[in-house]
Amino acid sequence: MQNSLKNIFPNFSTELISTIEENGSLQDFEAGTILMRTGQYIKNTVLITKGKIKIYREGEDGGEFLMYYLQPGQACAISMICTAKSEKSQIMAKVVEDVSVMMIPLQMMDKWMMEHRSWYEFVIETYRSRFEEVLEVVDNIAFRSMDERLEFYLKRHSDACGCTEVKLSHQEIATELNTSREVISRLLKKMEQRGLVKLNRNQIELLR
Amino acid sequence: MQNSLKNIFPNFSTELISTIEENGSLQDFEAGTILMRTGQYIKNTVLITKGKIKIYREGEDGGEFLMYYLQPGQACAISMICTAKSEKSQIMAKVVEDVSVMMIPLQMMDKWMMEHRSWYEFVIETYRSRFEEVLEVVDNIAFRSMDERLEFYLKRHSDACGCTEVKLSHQEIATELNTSREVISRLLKKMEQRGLVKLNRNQIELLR
DNA sequence: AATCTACAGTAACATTTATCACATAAGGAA
DNA sequence: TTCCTTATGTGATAAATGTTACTGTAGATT
Repeated sequence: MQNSLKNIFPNFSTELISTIEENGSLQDFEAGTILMRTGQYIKNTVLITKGKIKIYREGEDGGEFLMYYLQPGQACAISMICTAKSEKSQIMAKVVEDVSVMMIPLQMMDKWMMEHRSWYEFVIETYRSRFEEVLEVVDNIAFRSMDERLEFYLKRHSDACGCTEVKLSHQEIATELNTSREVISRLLKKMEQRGLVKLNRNQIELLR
Repeated sequence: MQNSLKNIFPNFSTELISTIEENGSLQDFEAGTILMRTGQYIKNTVLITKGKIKIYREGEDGGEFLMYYLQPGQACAISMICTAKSEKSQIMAKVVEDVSVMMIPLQMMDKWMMEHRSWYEFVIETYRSRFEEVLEVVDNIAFRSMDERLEFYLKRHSDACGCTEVKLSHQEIATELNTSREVISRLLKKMEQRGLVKLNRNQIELLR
């Protein structure tokens, strides 16, 4: 195939690519699918080859706090961390743009660490980058106020989708920041007055 | 030695223990020492054999937000994650109870992953448990209010020191929760009224 | 003892965020 | 069109947290 694993994971060795193709199973999921729920047992390591996934931390009261995005070429760190023990997932993963994912049985995860240097490096780098991302999340909620967090949220969304239009309702944004719709509406209005965004129904246009 | 590495890291193989003793250097640091600063380059993987360390995330304004404790038998995940690349530290580590740490050159980290199964498992388990701990931190600041966070803070402190007296000033607690001293004083007073603690100068006694 | 300093208590007020109530508007369905 | 549902705007108010200012007090220092 043209859009092959090798293009999406350029650092993987040729042998590793073959091994993945032999042992993994490529599956498609539509936007909206919950790929993994909090508390579920993890049976596969997940590599994203197409589309986008959002990773959430769920609160007891049903809150869905957005942690970060997963994109093609990346892997779910949680699904790697919960290795042989088949631990429970601490997070919820939702497809936000139709995805193709390579599902790799967990026992391969460990095996390949020893056999494929490029897999080892990928896993370590995945740990590192996800850990850093979570630390950035901590920064945001520990040190910043809601208006700054909202700006960060919008910027990240725009980076992820590669566009300047955010097609989300105020309610959806509020849920992902664990606040209320009114707060988001008001803060967005202030941002519009400052010339940072243009507000339309179900769409926020980023101006700078 | 009696209080040997083998006792502190019971899952390490005998060969691994010898290798660590050959390549690592055991160093002592007094309470109060900053073992690692945000932005510093990491040159060693750190194993704790005695004492206690607190890991903080630093804010731009000088805030010191407490993430978690490190205790004997544990390792600094950040110092493992920043492998060969010798990345900058994203955290600050402060000794809170005189420690002995085994400093292991970063290149060993990678090497041993291939050569020692018990090292590999220790590293993976370190990633997993630290990741989970950070996720719990996110929970706390994303979903809980300051009074609940304070109770959690006190409980964690008491777990870490194995005692029911918290010998910290209100100001120190406030700094680690990134709030102000007055807020902590108020909340502690309310907790005292609810019969949860007894307040003394420089000491908070946990009653339940 | 007199003084100093860090810590703690607390009132008053400001600010931020949450909640409630309701109005209006946009877009789809009938 | 008219009706209906969902999204948004906004005022009023409450609650939580942050800030300022001042008091008292315990313990150390002189």
